[in-house]
Amino acid sequence: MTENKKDAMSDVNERPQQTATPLDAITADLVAVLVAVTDGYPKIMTIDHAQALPSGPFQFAHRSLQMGLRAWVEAQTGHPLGYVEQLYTFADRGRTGDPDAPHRISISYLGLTREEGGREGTDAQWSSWYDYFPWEDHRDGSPDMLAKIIMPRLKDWARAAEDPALQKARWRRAAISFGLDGREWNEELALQRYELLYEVALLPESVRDKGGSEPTLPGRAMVADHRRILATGIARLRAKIKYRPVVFELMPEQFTLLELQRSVEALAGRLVHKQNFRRLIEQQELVEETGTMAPDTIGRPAKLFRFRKGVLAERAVVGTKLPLSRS
Amino acid sequence: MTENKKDAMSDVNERPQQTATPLDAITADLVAVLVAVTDGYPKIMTIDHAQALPSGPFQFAHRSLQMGLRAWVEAQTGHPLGYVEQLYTFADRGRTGDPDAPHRISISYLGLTREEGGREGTDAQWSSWYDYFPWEDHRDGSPDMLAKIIMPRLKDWARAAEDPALQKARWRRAAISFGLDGREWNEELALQRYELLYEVALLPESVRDKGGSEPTLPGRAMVADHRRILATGIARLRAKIKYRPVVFELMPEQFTLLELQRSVEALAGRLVHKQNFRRLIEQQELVEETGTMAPDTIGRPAKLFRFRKGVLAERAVVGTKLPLSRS
DNA sequence: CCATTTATACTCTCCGTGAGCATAAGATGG
DNA sequence: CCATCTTATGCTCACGGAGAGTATAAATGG
Repeated sequence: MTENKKDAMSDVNERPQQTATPLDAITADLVAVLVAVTDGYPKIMTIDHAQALPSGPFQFAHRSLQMGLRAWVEAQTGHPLGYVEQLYTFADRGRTGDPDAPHRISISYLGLTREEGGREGTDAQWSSWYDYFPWEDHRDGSPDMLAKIIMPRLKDWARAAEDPALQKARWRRAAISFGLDGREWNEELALQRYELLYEVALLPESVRDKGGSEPTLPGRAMVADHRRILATGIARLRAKIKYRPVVFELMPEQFTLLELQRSVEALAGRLVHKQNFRRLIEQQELVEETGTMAPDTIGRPAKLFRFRKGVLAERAVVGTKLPLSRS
Repeated sequence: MTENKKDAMSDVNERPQQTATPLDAITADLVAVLVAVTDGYPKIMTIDHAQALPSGPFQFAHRSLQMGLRAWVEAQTGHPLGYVEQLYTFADRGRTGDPDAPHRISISYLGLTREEGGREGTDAQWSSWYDYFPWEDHRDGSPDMLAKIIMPRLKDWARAAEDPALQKARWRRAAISFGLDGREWNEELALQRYELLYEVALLPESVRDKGGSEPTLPGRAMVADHRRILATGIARLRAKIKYRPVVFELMPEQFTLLELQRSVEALAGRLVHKQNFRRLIEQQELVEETGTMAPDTIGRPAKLFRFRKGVLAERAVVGTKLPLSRS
């Protein structure tokens, strides 16, 4: 076996262009979408006046990608990194604001924690992710800007195509992404929506990267392609909370079922049927009562819960389900 | 806005260690898990005597990661790359067979195509993925090796832990991954199973990377961490066929429903309830009749189908469902 | 005592899904 | 022509999950 492998390895090296030349050396940035939920809002950790995600180059000293990421996040924000999962690796040129940039890839991760006491001296801060994606919060109904600004401009864009078939395809795509034309809003399509808006040049980034000067949408932009990475994280997390018990990582030690529900709603950007939510949580045996009641409540006091120990072990396999209501 | 961004950018550069030094330059390999289904088997494209996946370094000339990948795959195998999606980015040292290796990351992709006429002169060939993962094919029932070899050795491993709690946790993990102790086999856990076997040192790779000399399992190994990447691809594809219509990419222009079913079964490594399968396929309007019948059939002749045009456009959003039977 | 707010318990209905039965439409061999 | 084999196709049934609504309990502040 060992011989075979050696064989194969040397074969590989014999392939003329297979070996990387110094020219092909690149730098890889590690980027973190670090999420917490506080006061009913999904927050992300930002640096540089809330315009960038924690990030830094993957260095020789780092033993692994994750270790490197942890090092950077802790250095820049003082916040420890808990649960982490890889998101995506980006490398398209032209998304950095500089079209002639050399190869630089971004390996992005999603991290989940609890917001803790801020650190002084750093420029790190938590910001609601809806500051960057105001059209993504549907908890109080569809945001006005959707119908008033986004939809008309998408319509213009669709109509601007010459080919009628292309017009149709464009509108179709817009309608699916944004739940127009009577279609349902799908909170998991956050990335598709962002990409569409970028293409249609409704975002400051579009203008930065590709020129043009159309008025852009409300919603904060970020450095390089960080807002795209954030959108990727949001989409991933919204999908994941539905089939894997990851909300845990975002909750305090003890919590009421309503608090848990509010966290889920904050992430999903839409409301949940309360009774069904509780039914699901209970029948999946994800939580157990602590025996105490929540203090300082209005209305009937709520039991406090904690997550069952076993759940963490099963995380890789067990599913969670969430009753996202339609209305 | 532009000013703000400049601000932020220079801020970033002022952070002392933020800038990458030449030392931090790395090389990135692009690796493809290129899948086709032929003769009832899921095949992957391999090179180097079926011991490596098509791959090569991301070079300065490549305009994007995907373009680079396409270039390498076509150069090495002569086979064009169709549908492609990113899998994962690996970078752990110690998985390459050389513990002192410098930083080298692998950005892996899953590609789907149809097997076409082989090219001469290359070392490229299609191999069934079950050559590498014989324990993953459950179409004729659970493979013998599972009960006869894997299960006892996992039991030994669990018992080898000192702490009784750890023993339990180990066995639990093994049982979940492999569907032991009356649990159900879950075909999507291909990666977890591979990782477990690697940890337990039942694979040639384990021995290569970490020493030891226990007898290893049947099943072909690969160069570096390519078998792990393959496992990642299998797991991803098995999960994806259930909620997204990607089987298309693997089918010929026209096909019978049974052929479609056989392809799905080949990928999933388990059987499907025929009538329910057809019901699902039809009610989702993924296919349409061509009007012709399949030639050269045994038994009652089957209608030929093709995929509906629209489906490709909707691929990003529409779901597919598959009735994987339990028995 | 009443209005308000939240917690909880049930119920009802619809539909997706697993599973099995039955029948149709060809081929083949006696 | 019939029996049999093989695959295609149609239909029914039962169970369980999920969405949605109703009703009741337990606290607080006027």
